[in-house]
Amino acid sequence: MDYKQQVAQTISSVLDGQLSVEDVYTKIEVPKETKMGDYAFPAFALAKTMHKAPQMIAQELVEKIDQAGFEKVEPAGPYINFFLDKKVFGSNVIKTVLSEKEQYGQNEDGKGGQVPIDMSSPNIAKPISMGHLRSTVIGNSLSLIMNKNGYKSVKINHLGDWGTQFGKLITAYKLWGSEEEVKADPINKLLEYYVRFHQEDQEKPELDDIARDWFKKLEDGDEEATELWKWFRSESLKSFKQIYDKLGITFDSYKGEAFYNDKMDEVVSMLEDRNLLKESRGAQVVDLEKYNLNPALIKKTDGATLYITRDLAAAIYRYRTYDFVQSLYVVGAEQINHFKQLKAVLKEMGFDWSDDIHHVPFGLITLNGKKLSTRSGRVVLLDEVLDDAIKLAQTQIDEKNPDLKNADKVAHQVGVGAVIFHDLKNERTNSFDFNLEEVVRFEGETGPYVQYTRARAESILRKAGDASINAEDNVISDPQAWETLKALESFPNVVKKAAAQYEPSVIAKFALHLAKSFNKYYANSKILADDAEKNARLALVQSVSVVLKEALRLLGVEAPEEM
RNA sequence: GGAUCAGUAGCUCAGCUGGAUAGAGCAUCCGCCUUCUAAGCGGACGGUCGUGAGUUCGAAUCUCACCUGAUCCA
Repeated sequence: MDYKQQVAQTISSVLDGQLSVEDVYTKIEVPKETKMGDYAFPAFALAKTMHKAPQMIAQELVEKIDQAGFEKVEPAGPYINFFLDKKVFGSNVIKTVLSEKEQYGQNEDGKGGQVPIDMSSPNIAKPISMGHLRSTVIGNSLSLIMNKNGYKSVKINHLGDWGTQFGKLITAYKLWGSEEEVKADPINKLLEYYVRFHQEDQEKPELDDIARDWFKKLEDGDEEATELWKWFRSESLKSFKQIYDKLGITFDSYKGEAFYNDKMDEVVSMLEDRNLLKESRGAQVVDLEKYNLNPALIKKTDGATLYITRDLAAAIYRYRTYDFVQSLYVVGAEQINHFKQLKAVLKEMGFDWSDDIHHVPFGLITLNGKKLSTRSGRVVLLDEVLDDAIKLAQTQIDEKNPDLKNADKVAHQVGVGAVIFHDLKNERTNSFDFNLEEVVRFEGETGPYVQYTRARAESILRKAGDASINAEDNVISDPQAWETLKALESFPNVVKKAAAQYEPSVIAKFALHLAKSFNKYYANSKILADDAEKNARLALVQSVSVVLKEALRLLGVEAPEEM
């Protein structure tokens, strides 16, 4: 039931056709305070055509309005405030939530269309830092949100598994490495070799020549080079997977950069066929002046292809493979230009589906205001942050709920939940300076706050025993419950908004709002009191629990039953 | 130099397509566990919404200029 629509119709019907229902609908707003009603129509818009003061218009319209179906409709200065019938509204929401359960909020807007999501994409032989967390966690949440909207997501981990650095890595490994070392601690050892290479090549530039040779061999399919490359890749992947397990995130594809090695020639010839390549300073470029962009560099002077060529191949491959309705790239905001170029080149190639490609940028994580960089030693390892958070959750449990069953599991859920939620609660494009204390905070607007709220709701339901809760005709007269009921009702729209904006934070904000309103209710009302409305209150508690759990799920955060 | 994004309370951020006295969390101070988990609830303190113009009945929100910061640019 769309209550806003009901309000719009009511107003429009007394306007003698001055504004259509749609026009009214767009003007209706939600007052800041509950006491000003649930919806409000500002009469300013009519002041000009009616040649009257908006206050008077509001007054007059209210007199004409049929108040049936509303608790009340009243003028307030230049506004007409609508108060919904709380009993009907509340009873409807609870009934809907309890009958649909975790399906509540599901819609079929996506009609089953496939949506590949390029996400996480760490570099082989390098540790996963906090920077990768963003892409991983935002991508994962978007995938869940898209599915909730009827799309079919495909999570693609576009690994950084190709490039000249592998020549260096092989060189370094052969000089200083050992199989045992790598097996024991793949990422750290491989990183160590790589760093050492860069230190030593300052003194011995001949190392660069060796590295170049090795990369050439790798490109030519040399057996030893290929074996080493495969091995580095699989060892790295193993340790990446440990982190993904911790986060509870899986992928549908691990096709990385290397996968497109044999698919770039086709791209170049497609560009040639369409006469898009131009010579510029010895390189082959696609001119993008009409898009107000710098030219896209396809081939360098030495014939080597570039990043964008590979991404073109990947975009085309994904279109052919998935016939996508949207193709998302969860990649940092610093690559905005790159993706503009990518889309523009595809457009020039005549692919109208380039409009369905969306770069979903996110802000930078900095450390003391500076960009993270492995070389300068400014790294924040994701694995360590997660472990710190889990440890802290453990001590909190020891302190606050020492008898808790499955304490280890809960500590994991809470710790990891805090880190994920922290990353998702603000608008994607905001940058933030890393601060461990803040990331693993459990009080205030945090993941654990939402989890705790739901755990308390579950606790009440347990205490209520197995008295089965009736989903029908639940009238709650307690005004304290109103905010919570309204929040529950808004969830389906929140799910749509999150998908339309590619914004997990919309869900996170909703979860906080629902939790906050419920905590207020919880603090002021005795839910288990034995009276006529007990079933209704329990039904509300159960609805809150269902929706909070579902909201957390959409963020990729687990919801412990107890904590 | 060009492009993009950002500038709201001490700190971190909300503020929907412009609308009713600018909202949260953290921090600080003060209350509330013989009622269902105090990881909670309530209260106090705290802001010339970067600056200056413009559009409008009405601007934190839209336009322009400037200042500051970040990022990108064979």
